[in-house]
Amino acid sequence: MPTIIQVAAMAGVSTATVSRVLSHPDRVSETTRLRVLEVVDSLGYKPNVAARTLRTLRAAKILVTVPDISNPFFASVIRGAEEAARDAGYAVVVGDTRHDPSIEDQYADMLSSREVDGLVFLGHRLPDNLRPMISKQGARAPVVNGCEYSPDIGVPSVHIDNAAAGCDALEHLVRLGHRDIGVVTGPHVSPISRDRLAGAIQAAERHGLRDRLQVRVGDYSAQSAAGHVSDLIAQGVTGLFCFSDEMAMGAISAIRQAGLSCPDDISVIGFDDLPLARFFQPGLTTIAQPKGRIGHQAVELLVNILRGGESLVSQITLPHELVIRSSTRAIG
Amino acid sequence: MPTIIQVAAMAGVSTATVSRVLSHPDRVSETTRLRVLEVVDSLGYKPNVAARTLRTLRAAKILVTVPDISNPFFASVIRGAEEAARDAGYAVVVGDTRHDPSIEDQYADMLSSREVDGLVFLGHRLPDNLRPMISKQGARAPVVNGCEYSPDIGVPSVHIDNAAAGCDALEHLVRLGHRDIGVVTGPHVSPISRDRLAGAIQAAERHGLRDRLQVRVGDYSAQSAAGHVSDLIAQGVTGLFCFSDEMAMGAISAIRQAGLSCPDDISVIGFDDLPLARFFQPGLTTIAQPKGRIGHQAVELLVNILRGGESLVSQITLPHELVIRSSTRAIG
DNA sequence: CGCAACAATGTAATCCTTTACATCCATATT
DNA sequence: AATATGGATGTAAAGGATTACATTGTTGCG
Repeated sequence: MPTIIQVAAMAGVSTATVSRVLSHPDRVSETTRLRVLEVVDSLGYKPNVAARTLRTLRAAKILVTVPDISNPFFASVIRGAEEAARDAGYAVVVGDTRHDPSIEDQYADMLSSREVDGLVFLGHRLPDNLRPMISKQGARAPVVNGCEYSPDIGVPSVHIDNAAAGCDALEHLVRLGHRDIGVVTGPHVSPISRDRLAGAIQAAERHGLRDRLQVRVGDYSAQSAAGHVSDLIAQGVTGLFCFSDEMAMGAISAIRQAGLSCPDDISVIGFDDLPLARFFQPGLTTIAQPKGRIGHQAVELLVNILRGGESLVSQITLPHELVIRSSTRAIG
Repeated sequence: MPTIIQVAAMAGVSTATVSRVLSHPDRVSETTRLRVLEVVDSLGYKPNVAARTLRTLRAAKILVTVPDISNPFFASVIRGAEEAARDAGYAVVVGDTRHDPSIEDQYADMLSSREVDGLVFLGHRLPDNLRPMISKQGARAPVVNGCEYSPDIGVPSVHIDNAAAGCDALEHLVRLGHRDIGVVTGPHVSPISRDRLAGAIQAAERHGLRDRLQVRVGDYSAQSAAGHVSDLIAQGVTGLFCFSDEMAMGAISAIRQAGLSCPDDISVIGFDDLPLARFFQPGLTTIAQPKGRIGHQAVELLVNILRGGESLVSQITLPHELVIRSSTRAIG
């Protein structure tokens, strides 16, 4: 592997000039620039990134951690993040934490060891070993939270208004005439799940349906929702609001297995608007999140911090949208 | 940020000793080890990875590129890769190339610049700028191909026997009595698509159905398959083999929109066995690929190369499996 | 014609860690 | 008691790029 020294020797210039040709072309005369570039090409020289990082204190890499990479929702967020990162000259390191705090910590260490310049974490838990950094550097710490958001951890974040979204979903079911409504939430530790539930409860109260609301706890997986279905059917539920499309699909599958039909017997509304939601049968009514934009903006926020930007915008709320397809229908 | 020098000074030892405490604890006396570790803790010292990489020529990072990260199939492969990487002491950098050769090249450069130690690429195209490296280093080049596989590019790879799988799928439809069978392939440039098609055609020939086989080209996306459905219906097809579950779902959705039913009128078989396949309605009959294992083994192969292992196993074929659910049915 | 100003390039320090080699000291061996 | 052995630690040289500062050479102006 050629080094800058060999390039310099072969081009008959100093290493400084070679470096300048590559990073500040305008500070070098055209003739030498061309000559150097020719040597660079012929040798196939590529600067050693470790050496550069060591010298410049910049790894040009951003870490994005997700609790579950096989969740299509996160895949879309990552894609947005990756795009924004590439535009800003950063590569993305993806960490799949599998909801495991020790793996989260492991990845967070990459920040402390300067393997990456910043972190976007898509989950609700701020890794413990980042606490000191956050409390020391405050909003200038290169850490951004995506999707979820916890006001208490003091980290900028990008998300939708989950309470409003929860409210919208429930309102939609009520508007269709449903009175006995079931809700399958995410885990209680998830702030966005709590927000959605709060929104849903508030809407239910507004219509005097608080007492008839059947709330069950899921974990965003299809299985977890399917498991609650027979119980909810027994309770006479006609409308069901699941906090993820996967759970909605699981629930619909279970409804069918119970010999009932969605939407004829039970209307189901999901959350996220996964790419497959429209191809599911029945087409899934759902709350669409701007997945790509969430990732995109989270990275932009982070890059801003890394550039020492003063912005200090700490919370970005993006719009959600109720997408009505055929898994919900007026009662009767 | 503390450096090793400060730790050394504060612990009253040389930097060499600190380094040894962290990387070769057994070569240091217990008393000094404890003393150093105490200082490391109190200062929150984390070795600078760039400096270490520069010195050791090891980035401890593996690059995995995918043509489309929002494809759940790849997400599962990545997860397997990530797991194997972490076990071997590597982090995974994920690159989403969006089928764009220039982005592929961009990521491949990370190998040349030693930002990463190795590359697993999940696609069929070997980035151009890797050619020289491959032809120079041959099988010792730290590059592995996952899922797809091109015998000509001379890179070790991990995949299933796609021809056999294509054959299995078609045999299944024939066994159910279907005679007019449609196939929606992937792009022609994709070797795995060609293999599956070859397998399917071979099976059709065996049953004297070659001429009745209706072949259409898709791009693995739901939309692309949906677009072919009305035409295939017009051709009187009763069985449809799609080269991805997403296409199968798109096709089923289109079949329904055309007023027909799957599986009553048309049986559909997919490929991949995505996590959602069993929750789809009807439950998707499909060829299951060992997604996680593919990623896992690809990384293991790569790590083996990185460790200078002599293995030189160049092609690993993993087993696939026909999973029968309810989207296929005997003709009737 | 002489000097200021500036453009182009070179010199060498620096980023932080790892590790080959040197040194020291204590224990074991004869 | 003298020496060999080996364990613990220190010294200092990489590793490859960037960049402040120094130097050289040109151009322009009075």
